[in-house]
Amino acid sequence: MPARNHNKISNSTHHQQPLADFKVGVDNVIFSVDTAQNRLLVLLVMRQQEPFSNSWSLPGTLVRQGESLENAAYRIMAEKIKVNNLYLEQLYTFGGPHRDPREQTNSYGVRYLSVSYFALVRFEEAELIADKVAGIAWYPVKQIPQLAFDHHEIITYGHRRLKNKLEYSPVAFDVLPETFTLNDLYQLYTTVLGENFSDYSNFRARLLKLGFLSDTGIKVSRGAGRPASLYKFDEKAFAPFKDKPLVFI
Amino acid sequence: MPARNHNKISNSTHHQQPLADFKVGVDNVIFSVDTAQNRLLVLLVMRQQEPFSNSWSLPGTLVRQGESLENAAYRIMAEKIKVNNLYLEQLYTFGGPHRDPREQTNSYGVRYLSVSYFALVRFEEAELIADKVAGIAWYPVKQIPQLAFDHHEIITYGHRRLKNKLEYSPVAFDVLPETFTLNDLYQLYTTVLGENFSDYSNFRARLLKLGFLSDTGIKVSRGAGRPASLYKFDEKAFAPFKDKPLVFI
DNA sequence: CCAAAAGTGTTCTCGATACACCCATGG
DNA sequence: CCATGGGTGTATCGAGAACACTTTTGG
Repeated sequence: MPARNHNKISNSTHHQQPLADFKVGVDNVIFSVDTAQNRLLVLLVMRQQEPFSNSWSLPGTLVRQGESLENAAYRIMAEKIKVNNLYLEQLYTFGGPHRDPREQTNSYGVRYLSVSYFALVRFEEAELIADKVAGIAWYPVKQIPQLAFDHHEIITYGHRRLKNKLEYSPVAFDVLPETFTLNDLYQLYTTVLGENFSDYSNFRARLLKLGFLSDTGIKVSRGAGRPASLYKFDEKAFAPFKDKPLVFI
Repeated sequence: MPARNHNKISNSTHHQQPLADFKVGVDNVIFSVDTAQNRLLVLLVMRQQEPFSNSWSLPGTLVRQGESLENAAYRIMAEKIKVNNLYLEQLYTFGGPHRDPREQTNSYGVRYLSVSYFALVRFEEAELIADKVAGIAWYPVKQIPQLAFDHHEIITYGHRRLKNKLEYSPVAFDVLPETFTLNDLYQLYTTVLGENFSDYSNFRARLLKLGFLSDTGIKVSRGAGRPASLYKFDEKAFAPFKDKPLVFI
């Protein structure tokens, strides 16, 4: 979406075109990680209305009077899913004309603009809210079906952002249980970033050296093998790293 | 285009608030670097209308019928400034209710939302378009006056983005002359990132090793001292670095 | 000749990578 | 006792920081 070297900018000092009227939609790219199956998932809903009725799409809504963009994004979450922890941030705004088929029917009418948000939730605790008619499901990012509008593009954009966030900020801890093993953390990273982002023992060493993971001393056994220590994310110890780039990976 | 898919499950349960109607504004944070004086500059314009008449503000406009967000951003550029090269990308969308005083006068009326764009232009070639009444000027980022709306916040956000862009991508070359000395490049970096981001000789060594700067062989003298080589940015040689993070700094 | 700017080289440290190896548990 | 997963240690390589040094110009 960046534009490089646009050499010609057409000057338009001619008389004023009328302003466009907008409805503003918010669409959420909601990710979760199924660590058991090592899959990165996106939440999709089945549209019940035109346009694109019976297509899968991102959960979205139109912004209401008195409602902020962010609140609209939270409202979507609340309507689709029950979670205790989540990470949410704005992604990008898509707003060219004629991207919504509804605009063509009444060509001088209202425009539709979409502000997309990106969210990360904990898969194990996320409870989908299925009403009687509407379909709602987690889809592996590798197997996204045809989507309404340009939602595929939005997911691609969101996925890129998720990878960056994971590498540069401690979002992972917003989405892990209070205590977790280093392997849980490692699985999360490999699932999102791909198999070959780092060796486990190096990952482990790097993170422990940083000093914001505290060992609770509690051990958990998962089948065979040596029991693993449960760790906690220590917010205070992390403080010095805030705003500093490149903490992870 | 995006989707206002309101799947309203909530339709039956909650009573539906009316949707908000929006005008959509685009505001540009336009940066340039005055290498002669080592200053990072932002373009500001004096507002001629209410609200915030006679306040400095970011150059902006309202989106017209049939116009894309990006085109609106380019139109602002064209109205305020003449340049041959620029870098432009979307920044963030600010859209809380009541961020624009116009909303309060007619409280159930239209909302104002701002999609901000971030631009970088070449200071030496940028020609400001001053119409008879409107004030327009470059301000050093260190000396921004009181601004209309939440424009100060937008600039802060844009400045952060600019720093990241410089570090991780070759925006600098969009804004340097076709050929430039390594010192020109270095000055640009120090001005934006701060004095202590790197030693000159290390900066130089790192960049040359990457191999996408080609020496034209031409030398330029600037007063006393050994003449400097003019370099070119070699787009083809840069290709392998595309999408790879962390190329610079 | 000398100051100033451009450009080169050297040393040191630290982090990333790739492993090999030890430890504790369940079956 | 051995397979399995958890955890520790070590050798190597290269990138980055600091800084001394050389080269080429103008005055």
